[in-house]
Amino acid sequence: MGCKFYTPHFVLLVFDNCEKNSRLGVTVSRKVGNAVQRNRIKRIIREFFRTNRHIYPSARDYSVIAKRSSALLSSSKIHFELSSVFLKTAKLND
RNA sequence: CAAAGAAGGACAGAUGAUCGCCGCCCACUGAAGUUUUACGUCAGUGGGGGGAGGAAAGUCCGGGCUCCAAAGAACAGGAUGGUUCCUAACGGGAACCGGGGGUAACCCUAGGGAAAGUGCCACAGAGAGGAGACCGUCUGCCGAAGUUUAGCUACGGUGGAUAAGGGUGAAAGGGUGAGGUAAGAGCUCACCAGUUCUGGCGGUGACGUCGGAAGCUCGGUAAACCCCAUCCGGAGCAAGGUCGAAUAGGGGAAUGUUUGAGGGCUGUUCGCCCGAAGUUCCCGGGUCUGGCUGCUUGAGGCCGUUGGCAACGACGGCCCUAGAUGAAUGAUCAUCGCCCUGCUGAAGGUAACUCCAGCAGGGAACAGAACCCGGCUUACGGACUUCUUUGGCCA
RNA sequence: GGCCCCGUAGCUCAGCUGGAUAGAGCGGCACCCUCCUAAGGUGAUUGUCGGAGGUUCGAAUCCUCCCGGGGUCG
Repeated sequence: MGCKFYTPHFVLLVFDNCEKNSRLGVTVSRKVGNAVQRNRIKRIIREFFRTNRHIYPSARDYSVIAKRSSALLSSSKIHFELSSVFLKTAKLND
């Protein structure tokens, strides 16, 4: 079963899967903001997932849910928050 | 110089580096397939080229396109509402007319009919629609007082006349003046406003203007019902077409076989069409929110000439400019550019002030195509050009 | 993407069509009752009627445009 991790602006769900690679799911609901803000957050999360493959274990499914307050964050803050929580998942599963 | 008004077009930072996203085209490699020197499909690598907006938004209107039969009629329902024009069409736009606002430039205007009919006009007020006598004004009679005597003045009661004045109200049934009267009144007259009918002139027209006659005056509300004129068939790309995959031939109900069940997705009716034996509905089960297509060349854009006051049209040339679908344009850094504020320096001017250079700090919005167009509305950044009005200062 | 619906007191709703007092229940407040609480009784309070503009003498109500929330589709 999956584990749940919380940060001030995001929720991360982690599951094991039977694929070779990790997969990412992103949920940004309409409460977060308008379409421009939602697309921006999704792009930044995808870029973090792509550029930081070395810090988290593979063969898992990750699902990131953005909370309502995340629309005002800068991209560096999103990277900082996500890297801290992804490193936590790696430690926990070791 | 300040404040303000109008119109207009263009923009929505640029370049480079690194890492990335989505289609298209070309080349190479590999895989499986077939009717095997070939074809397309899939995967990978490399290269080339393209990749959101003025509002893409709200979904408020109008169209194209698709299906409903080939889209027909009547009623219902809905929308619009000065005139002429523009347009594929519009509830959009342009010009003009009438009304209202502003010192002005200019702005606003759902602006047909209240004399076809019905309804409503709370509270207040006497009376809210062919009305009305509360106070008041005038007057007849009775009572009784004063002065003085057939009279006059004031008071009370009762009956009548009266829409001048007060008062109520958003609104009280034309306004001003004169005559008239017991007091008054369109009762009469003059002027003004308005109504109905009508004539001349100007305008395509809304209407304007100059007259005549009648009758004395007719309230408001139609974004109340309604009447009149014009327009509207319904649904929407989750339309529609096509290729599969999967599941099942299940249970229940209704109705019917030529005098025809049922269907053709709008509210009703008519009409029309399909339909020669099964059809329809409900329950249950299953499967991919399946692939392809529709899907981007269109009432397209730019430039020039030309008609028109303008909206817009005509002609000629050039160009092809996103097609995603759990939904593509991003992140970081550097440099330059733009705007604002402050300081310093220089120039011009009598002055208010303008302009240039440098430094520091800050700012750069609203917002993401989803079949495609034309509008409207809303959100929003700072610039630019032209014209105009008012006020101040200097000469 | 298309099509619909709803915003009224702290909460749930009526009033809107047909215009002139903004109301009902629950809640909260004060008082009474009780030794105290609950229950019960009495009283007062609570509203930019989602926002703006318009029509009208007058708008929660009629018209237009926005804002917010919700539903539905093969």
